[in-house]
Amino acid sequence: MTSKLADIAEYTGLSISTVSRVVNGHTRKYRISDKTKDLILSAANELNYRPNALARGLRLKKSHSIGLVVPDISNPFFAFVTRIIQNYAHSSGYSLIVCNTDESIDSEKEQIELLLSKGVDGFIIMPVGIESAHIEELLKENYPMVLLDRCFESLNTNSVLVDNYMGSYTATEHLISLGHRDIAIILGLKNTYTTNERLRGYKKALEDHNIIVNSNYIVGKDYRIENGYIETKFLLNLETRPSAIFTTSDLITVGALKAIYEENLKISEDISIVAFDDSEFAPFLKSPLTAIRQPKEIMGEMAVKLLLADINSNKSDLEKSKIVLKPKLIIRESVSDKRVLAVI
Amino acid sequence: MTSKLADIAEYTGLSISTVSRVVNGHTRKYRISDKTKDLILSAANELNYRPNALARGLRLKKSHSIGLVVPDISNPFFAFVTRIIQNYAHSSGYSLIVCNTDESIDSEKEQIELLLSKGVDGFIIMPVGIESAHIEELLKENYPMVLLDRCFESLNTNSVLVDNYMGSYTATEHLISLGHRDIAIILGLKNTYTTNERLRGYKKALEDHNIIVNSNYIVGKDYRIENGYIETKFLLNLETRPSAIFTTSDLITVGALKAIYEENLKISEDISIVAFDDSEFAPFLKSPLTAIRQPKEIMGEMAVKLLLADINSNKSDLEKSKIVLKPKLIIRESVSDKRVLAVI
DNA sequence: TTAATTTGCGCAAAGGTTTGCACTAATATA
DNA sequence: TATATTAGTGCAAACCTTTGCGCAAATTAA
Repeated sequence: MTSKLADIAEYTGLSISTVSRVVNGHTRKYRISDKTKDLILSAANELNYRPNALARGLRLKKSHSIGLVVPDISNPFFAFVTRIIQNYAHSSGYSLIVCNTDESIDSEKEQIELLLSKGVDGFIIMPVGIESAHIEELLKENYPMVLLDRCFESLNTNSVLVDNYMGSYTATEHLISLGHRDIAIILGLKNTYTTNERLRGYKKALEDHNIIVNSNYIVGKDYRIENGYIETKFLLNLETRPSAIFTTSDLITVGALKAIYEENLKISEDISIVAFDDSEFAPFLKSPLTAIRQPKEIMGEMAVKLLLADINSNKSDLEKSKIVLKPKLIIRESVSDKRVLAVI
Repeated sequence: MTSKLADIAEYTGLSISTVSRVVNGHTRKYRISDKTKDLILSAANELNYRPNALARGLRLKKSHSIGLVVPDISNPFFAFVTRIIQNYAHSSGYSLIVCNTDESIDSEKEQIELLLSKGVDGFIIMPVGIESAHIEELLKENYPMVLLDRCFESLNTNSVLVDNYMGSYTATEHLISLGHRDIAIILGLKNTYTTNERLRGYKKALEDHNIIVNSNYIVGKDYRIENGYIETKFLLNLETRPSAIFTTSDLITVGALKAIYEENLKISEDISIVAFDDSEFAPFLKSPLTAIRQPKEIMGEMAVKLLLADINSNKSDLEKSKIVLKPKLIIRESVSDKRVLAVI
């Protein structure tokens, strides 16, 4: 059976105050004698004392837990980042309350409200992104928070991001450099910062190489496998089929692969692919995937580091950090070199 | 700014008790007049009232959160199950505190202790499995709990499992049926229920077909990619190389693939593979993977359902449910048919 | 020996909720 | 008219901690 401070106090004949101070290691500050300290400590051990975090949190207005809100924890990218965050948070003395929004803005609002109720000391949010009022609220109340992977242009928040524009530009330019001109992009959730940036990079790369952007080639509306599948089907059945597709997430890629093989096409030979997000499986696919790799470890660690700094700062200093990480193009074999054909 | 019951009481001129009863919907039971109710509700709205879950939890001895302890949340299998659990728990009014143990038994003990401190109403644990005393403790104290994916033979707990023995037997027999006789297995964490069961299924299948088990072919010690890589390297360099490898987890499989391609071998042609755990990417691999698929959705949902039942039961009834789900063999192309060669 | 200081610890309030019990005013019953 | 019910609220304790302040005993200084 677990006991409380009062039990130890009774057992040792000392007061609750003294017991509290000892179990919290404040013996120096309050000048508790070594004798008393040892007595209490062994009693605590004997009686199997376990602090009640609820009571402590109530009194201290500090719960030592942080709220993580993530769009889809089964997405490999988010799953990995979550693990990093959990590890790092734990080793800093914080627990993680994990909330999955399934990319629903209503769910996001509700979950944040819930986390607020639970008295989390701060938030790491990978927002859905189509609405920001509730986030702004948090900001106004000075809740420690960092936005991860996605942010809002209009909001001055702590955030750690990947340079989506550059990643997208690089991927697109890679295709162009290999002779592709009919390049499609399958986007994730509409009207979000991330999607906008990725689209911007794609368009800019095309423009910089004097390729006219074809609006038929810009498709997609969310990050699920189905979206990748449907849009790829659509693209493959266009009268002028693109020679390359840029899939902007892990799961979209899976859907695209499914559609491509269903149509009995060969990757690279018949259709080229570049993916945003590099999977563990990418090197071993039928056609090893050329992909944009995001620095996941760093993203997770950085987010926690920033959040802890925010939690431990006094609220008055308004310095927010916006950290932008560089993604990296990993070249494998899913893109054909069309220049060769031209030359020969 | 968020307010508390006392603020609403002051604002409306009513007592804290009444406010509490109204915001909790106990107006019938306590016969609060509609007038009072409306007054309080609109005041609550106006003052932006948010219940303090810490205080409530303290008073009620109920936190409406459940502790999830998982070995590695970045493993696709666990990530997926976690998502299901989170969704289902949330829709039942519970939050999830997620703890990652990285397969460390010490971490597991520590995290459980932490969750106990936080006053979780119950546990869903995917235990490391090499030690059970701390779990037994929980059981003795009648904490609501369900073990997921892995259990202990010696402990009578709620648990939802996959029939590892059968999955393993099926996989092995599939290989045998296609003419393989030199079959290796790469196991996960040693001395755990899951590993023991998988090994047992493997051995039994061999024995049932009069194939002598070769201890050189039984390798592996944990679930990481590195383990898969190292052990596969080892197997491939044996003087009598196995013709097939049974990899017992997603991540082990990734490691195995890496090793195989590094040795410039072709899957199926040079070496066959069957995997435990079916990945989204499995169909699109260079050699589409024949795999044992676990019913992940059901596992997650069932675990929550069992836990909630346990939480809501009175502690005296000791009925524990042990639910064993059947895995399924998904045949693709990573196994060669050696019978054909023999016949021709 | 007396006064001043230090040592070692306890009192009690505070943090926000919930709920059994009691209390007042209004209404119904006799 | 006097009494019993009922409707509608409030009091205060309890959940478990933490911590500013204060107090007695022990020690030191004068």
